[in-house]
Amino acid sequence: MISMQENKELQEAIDYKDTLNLPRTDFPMKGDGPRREPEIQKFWSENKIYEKVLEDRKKNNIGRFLLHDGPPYLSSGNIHIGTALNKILKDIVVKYKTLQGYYSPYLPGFDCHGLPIESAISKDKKKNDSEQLSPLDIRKQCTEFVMKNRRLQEEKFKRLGVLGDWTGAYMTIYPKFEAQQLKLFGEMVNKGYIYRGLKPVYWCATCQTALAEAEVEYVENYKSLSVYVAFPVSKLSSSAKKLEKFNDLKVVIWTTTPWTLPGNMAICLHKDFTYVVAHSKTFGYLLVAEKLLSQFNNKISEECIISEKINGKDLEHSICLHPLYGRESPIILGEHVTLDTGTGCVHTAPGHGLEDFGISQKYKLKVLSPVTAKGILTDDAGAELSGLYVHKAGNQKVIELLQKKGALIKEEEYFHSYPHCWRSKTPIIFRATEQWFCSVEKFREKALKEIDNVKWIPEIGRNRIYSMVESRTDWCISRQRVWGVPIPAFYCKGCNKDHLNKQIVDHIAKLVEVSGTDIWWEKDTESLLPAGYKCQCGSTTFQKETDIMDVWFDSGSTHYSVVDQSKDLFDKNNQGSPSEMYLEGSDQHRGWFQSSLLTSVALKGKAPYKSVLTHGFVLDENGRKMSKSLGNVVDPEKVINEYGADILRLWVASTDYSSDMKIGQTMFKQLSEVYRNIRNTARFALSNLFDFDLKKDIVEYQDLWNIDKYALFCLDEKRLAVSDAFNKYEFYKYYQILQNFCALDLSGFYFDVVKDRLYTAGKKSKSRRSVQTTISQILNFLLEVLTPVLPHLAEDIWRYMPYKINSATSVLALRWEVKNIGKDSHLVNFINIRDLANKALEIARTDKKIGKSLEAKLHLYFNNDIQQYQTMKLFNKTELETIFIVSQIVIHDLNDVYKKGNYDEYSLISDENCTVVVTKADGEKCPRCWKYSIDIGKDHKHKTICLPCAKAVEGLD
RNA sequence: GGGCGAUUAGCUCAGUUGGUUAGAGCACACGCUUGAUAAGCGUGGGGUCCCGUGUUCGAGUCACGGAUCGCCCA
Repeated sequence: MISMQENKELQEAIDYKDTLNLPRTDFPMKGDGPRREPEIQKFWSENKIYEKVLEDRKKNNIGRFLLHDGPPYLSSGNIHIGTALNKILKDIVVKYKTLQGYYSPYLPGFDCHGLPIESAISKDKKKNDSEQLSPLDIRKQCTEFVMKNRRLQEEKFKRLGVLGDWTGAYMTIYPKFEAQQLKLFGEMVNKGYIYRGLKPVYWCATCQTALAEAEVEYVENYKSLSVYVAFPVSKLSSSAKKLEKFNDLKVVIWTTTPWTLPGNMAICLHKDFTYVVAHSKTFGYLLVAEKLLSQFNNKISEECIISEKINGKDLEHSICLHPLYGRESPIILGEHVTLDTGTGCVHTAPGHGLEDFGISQKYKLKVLSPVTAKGILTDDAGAELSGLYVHKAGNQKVIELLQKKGALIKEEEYFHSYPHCWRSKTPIIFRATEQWFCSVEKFREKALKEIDNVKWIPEIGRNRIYSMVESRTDWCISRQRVWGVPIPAFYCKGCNKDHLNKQIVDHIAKLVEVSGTDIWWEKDTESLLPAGYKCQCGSTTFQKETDIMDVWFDSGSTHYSVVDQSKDLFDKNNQGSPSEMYLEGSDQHRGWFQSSLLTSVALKGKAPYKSVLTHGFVLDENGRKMSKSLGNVVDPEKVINEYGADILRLWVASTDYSSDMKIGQTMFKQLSEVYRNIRNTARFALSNLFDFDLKKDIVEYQDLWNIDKYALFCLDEKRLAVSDAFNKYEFYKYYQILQNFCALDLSGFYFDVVKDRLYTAGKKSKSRRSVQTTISQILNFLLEVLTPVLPHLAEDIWRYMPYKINSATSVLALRWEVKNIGKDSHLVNFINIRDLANKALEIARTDKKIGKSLEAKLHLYFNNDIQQYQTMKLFNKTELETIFIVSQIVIHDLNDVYKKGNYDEYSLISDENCTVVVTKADGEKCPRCWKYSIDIGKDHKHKTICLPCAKAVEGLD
């Protein structure tokens, strides 16, 4: 039973609760991204927010910032987490630059040609029917495949919150694009950068076609015939003169493909290996690597005697003679020589192997490949070998001839894994064919110089691409495929001369611009040529090239075929490329960054980008590569369905992309917590501004409470730090700052301290408006910094704003403004005193002396830190009480020293500077503000509440 | 096999030119609050700074070697 009196008091407390200014908002605590984000995105697209903001920035900007989109590959309709990361990073940059006031359009693109797509189609076909598809059939199916994937990918990118000109997005199969690509190619032809040369490829003699790496299967335990062959030395280099004493010295090579010996052009040694001259009773003086000699002895069942040693590098430029033809075969040096098997002297046939080809370019060796498309040796291999199939009779005959010449040291069967054609299942051969190359040599120096004019983020990217460009050989742009842009060359049927020149290319480009590249396969050769075109030999009949361009040439041309052509969109000053930024994964140092650089330097003499930002790869939670077989693949779609796009975007911002990044459930749970804290911090701000009018209620800086000035001072620091992080693209720093700001500065301190003032002070009182003024600044800041990374959250907040900052319909139209908030630098950090006080209060709480800190009174003694004492003195008493959230506080004079027993203390704690004593708060608990006070009942009208509350209720404070 | 990079708390990150006892937030544990309430506050536990050797009075930091992971290449 409660008494009448108690009942009356209870009723009064309830009545007084109605006089409080408790927070009000409909802004939901939960983001519910999976459900609500699509709705926000619909709002953006229906109201053409991207277009409108861009239009505004076009008229009124602080400069252009063009982030040119590298086109993702359309081999699938799904997107990887890595692609999602890439798009989100781009979107963060574009949104940030736009907020700053840059004209920053984003035109997405899609990469459509290339082998993986063509393979996907052929594989699919292979299952259904075995009939050969015509090039046009394949191209038609590829087109459908690509268009479907584009639609799917586009939807997924949009769902990430990525805004841009999706309807205008470029595709590398658009006739307009292909035509421009061809024009760029034509310019390179015109400058003499494109030439025809030989290069070895995987070749299937059964299908009579070149194979890509992906079309090759390795068969284990394939039986080859391996041979040890002696090459007589005819001339020693000057550094190898000490070997002159050995008559009849021979270098011994080992190979598992005897049929490639007719193509031998050199013998490759390793510069760091030691070689020995070993004497064999049967074969005389032989040169082999020291570490392989015992193995070699076993093979020939003999103990050769070491007569001399020499370093590999000293043998460079010595000359051997080919045992079959007697032609010169020089000794060269290469890093690919190993000591696993053989002799450490590697038979080098540039026409029959990629490694051999690479090293032969360095030594400018001739490429010889005397093998037909059917795998038959030609006359160039000599009369005795001509007409033989390489894998069978060819091999046998070569061995037989070597035997005859006395060059065969040993022959044996050798089992190893050997590449086979995935379709015919027959062993492949390496065969050099005529292909088109871009001579990087001719503009390498310029390209290297340009690399140093680009800002690489992180800086290490510069070294990566520099060393690649520095050491790269000429760019083979031919592909023996049909899904791509044709190389528009012709061959005279009369004299077999090749025709590739600007006139032809420009002509084809015009045709392609109207009809697309299908026209190359649709029309007969003569109708593709300019009218009246003739060969010098007088012939007018030609054959058209069947090779297409390397797909890297497609995307590598976008600086010209997209950026330069879209002057209306990209640049009102007609400056076209270079773009301000390219942003891709670090694998693109070899890919897009390089192909773009090469074509741009070739065409324009300058890099296509001013800055290049690269990010690492996404790994699973344990730092492992994601793979289907490990079952550790993180699907961005699933993440979005479970957590929403903002969480994924927050992950992107939270992690340091300069190296590899980890992702997994632990992180998503953590990110959700951080998101929740940020969201609720914003919610607190919104809910306490429900009656705040930015125009009428704002309090001048000099009239703010000290603690509010302090909050603005912190805010200013955060603003600087966040800008710095964004400008350096260090988003993980932004994330740390944001998180600390929301959790520590706001939630943990300022909002906590300011709560009682907001709720209990008079509704229109200066003290409450002072907080609201400060919180509105904080909320504006949050809106600005949240927008690039968490646009859905920012838009959500924008909708629930109790006042309008401007008339914009979307938060995305905001501009970051340079704020001019006054600073009170004399407000030094007093947080450590508060920490000490909290510890003291916690002791009292653990001892069950207090619950709420308002039940306590604090006594502060300063021993020797005068500065802290003076800081405390800057605040008035009421303000100090709110800062420590206690009912009373006493700052003792500097010469006062606490003596135990001075009060009936609950707890006590000291550090070297300060002693905090906690005692029971004086007076009674005010039922309205819950603060303890000795002046309850002193107001004649409101007898049950404290004086400040009485004033507040009457609106007199 | 070669080139480049990464490695600090369960997770994400700080850690100045080498200089006290390596710091934050989140997570975790315990407590408080019930006027931010499917929220909020406080306190606390938690580290072989990947390993080893060296330089130095002193190393998370510098040098060398190695491990694991990743990217590119062969």
